[in-house]
Amino acid sequence: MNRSVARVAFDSPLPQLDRLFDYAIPPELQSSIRVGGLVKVPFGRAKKLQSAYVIELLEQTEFEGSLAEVASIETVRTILTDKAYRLVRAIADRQGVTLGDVLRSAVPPRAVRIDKNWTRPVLIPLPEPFRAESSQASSAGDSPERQSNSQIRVVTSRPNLIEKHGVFESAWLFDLIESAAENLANGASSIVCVPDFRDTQRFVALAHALGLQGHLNIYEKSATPSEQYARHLLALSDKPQIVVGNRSVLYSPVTNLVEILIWDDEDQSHSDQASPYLASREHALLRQSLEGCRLSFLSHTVSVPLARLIRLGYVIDQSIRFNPDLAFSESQTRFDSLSFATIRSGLKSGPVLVQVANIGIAAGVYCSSCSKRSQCSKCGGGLWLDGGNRATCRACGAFNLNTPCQQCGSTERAMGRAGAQRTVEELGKSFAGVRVSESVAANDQAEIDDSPQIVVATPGLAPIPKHGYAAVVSVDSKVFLARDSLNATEDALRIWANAFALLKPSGKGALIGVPAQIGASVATGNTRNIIERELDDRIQLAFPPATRVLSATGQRESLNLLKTELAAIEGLRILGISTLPSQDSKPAESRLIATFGYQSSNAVAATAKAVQLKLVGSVRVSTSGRARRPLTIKLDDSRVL
DNA sequence: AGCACGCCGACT
DNA sequence: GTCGGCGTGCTC
Repeated sequence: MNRSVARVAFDSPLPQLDRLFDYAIPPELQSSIRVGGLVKVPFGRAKKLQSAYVIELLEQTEFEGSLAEVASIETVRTILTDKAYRLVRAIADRQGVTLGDVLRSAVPPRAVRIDKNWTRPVLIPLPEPFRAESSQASSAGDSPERQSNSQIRVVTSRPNLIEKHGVFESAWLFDLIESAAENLANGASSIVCVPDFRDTQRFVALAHALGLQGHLNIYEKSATPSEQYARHLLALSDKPQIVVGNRSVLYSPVTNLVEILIWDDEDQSHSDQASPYLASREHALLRQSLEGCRLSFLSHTVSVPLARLIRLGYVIDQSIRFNPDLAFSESQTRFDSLSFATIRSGLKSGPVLVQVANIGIAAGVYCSSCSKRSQCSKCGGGLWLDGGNRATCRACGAFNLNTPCQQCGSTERAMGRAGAQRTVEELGKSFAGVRVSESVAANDQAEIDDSPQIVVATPGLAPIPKHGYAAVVSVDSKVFLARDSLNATEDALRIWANAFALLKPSGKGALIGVPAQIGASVATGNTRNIIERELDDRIQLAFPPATRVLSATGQRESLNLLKTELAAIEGLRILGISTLPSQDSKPAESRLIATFGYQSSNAVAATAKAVQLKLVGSVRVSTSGRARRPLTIKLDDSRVL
């Protein structure tokens, strides 16, 4: 067979280039060209040659004109496997973005030195407790459903730090690593996807403690370009491995992948803030449907989107009650008798965690004379007091050191609810002689010892004592429940569970200031009914995850075109077009928001791309003539509702 | 993107 | 008459 035509794709974000192009392969290159490799080709009127991925080799082209020739071969290595290409294509089609947009995240740029010097990785034996013949069914992997037809499951991990193999760690980390190790014992690879780098570090540390470090492929955001390319090649090798990292690991082209494990799917860090705006959960579901591997969602509470998929029968429910030892109070006082009693008794045996909602000194600033919430002089956003006692705008970050009250002109201010730093000061007074420290983003404590002390932390940033906390007290419950987002309740349950999971097995938790119904559900490990009610509400309102969301930002006329095109799609509901506050000297922009059913996904994504294509070149930077994207269309942006 | 083509105003 | 501004369109 004479494969003399190469069909290639370009790594370009431009909608007009999201097509495949055919090139003739000169005879001398025909024996070495490979699908999945990179070639250099002439393109358009550009003087420089362009890199392109070889997607397919053909005998002849359907292209009417005459073909240009492949100029050279950049690498014969298959760096974009057929599976990976199909996944990238599917993601682009689902999210209404271009292949190039997704390709950039999926394949790192070729690092020449790594590419040339790459050697096959050495296979090393598993440490004794994890070998196939002696491996016990793990806690997360011993259920019969594991062998059944459905390959997607939701597992809730037990609370507390526990001891296994002589190591203390969170139960969920053992669940993840044991599943992955069991797969290694069977000669297969897994992807472990966690929200952020701190989780990755804990997973890696545990792997070291268990002697599994030689089987890891770590995806860290801080990796240099050549490290990124090296881990890409390692994933492509036939070595059984555990690929671990944040949401970007889901692109890893792992050979012999049998299972994807996702920790805490509803954590905000699982949502992509850039194109293609795909959250880990949906990414993994899409990849699972293409590869047919197992997919396991682990968490302490079941997310609303997964509850929906369980209801639909698409996902197997292996969740259990999350039931640490805890009490609650309905108190309006931030530190009530329950919180003091829990802290005091905890301090008898070890460290105590106090979970708060905000960093800094005060969550809000108010006028002393008229009580109006102080506003930013630049943008009108609400002010708060940061760690340096500076009035700072929540919206734009500007300091407002002496801004008078908008209502009465007074410059006297009063503080609102205490942030982490003032909480530290307050607790220091109440518990004289006890060490009180703060752990928030800017002041991240990596490790603390097991001695009695109080740690004040915002969600997800608490340091982890070797044996766990003797007590965990979550104050500010009402703030978490009242957050201005669709999933405030769901998030609150998740945030609390993740904090109480840091208890040592004998530790006690307290949830302060919750409505009785929610408090009782949390204390009895019965939060699932709240999640189911949330799901009912979202279905009723036709909000995510019952529907998907489209948001588009751009100029009115572009939005009107989009609106017209979208109108034809059945089940799509336009929630409105609003004018955004104009920034600097840019022309005013507007935003359109719409919801649509999952069955309309293809139509909506295709329309989004078609409109982008139609508008190509319509908006250019007046001075340089450079084209700007006339519309920014996001499907499933988590922040718009 | 990157580059050329082409259709209008002010210039040796 | 034509030089060059940038709006338009195409790339196997």
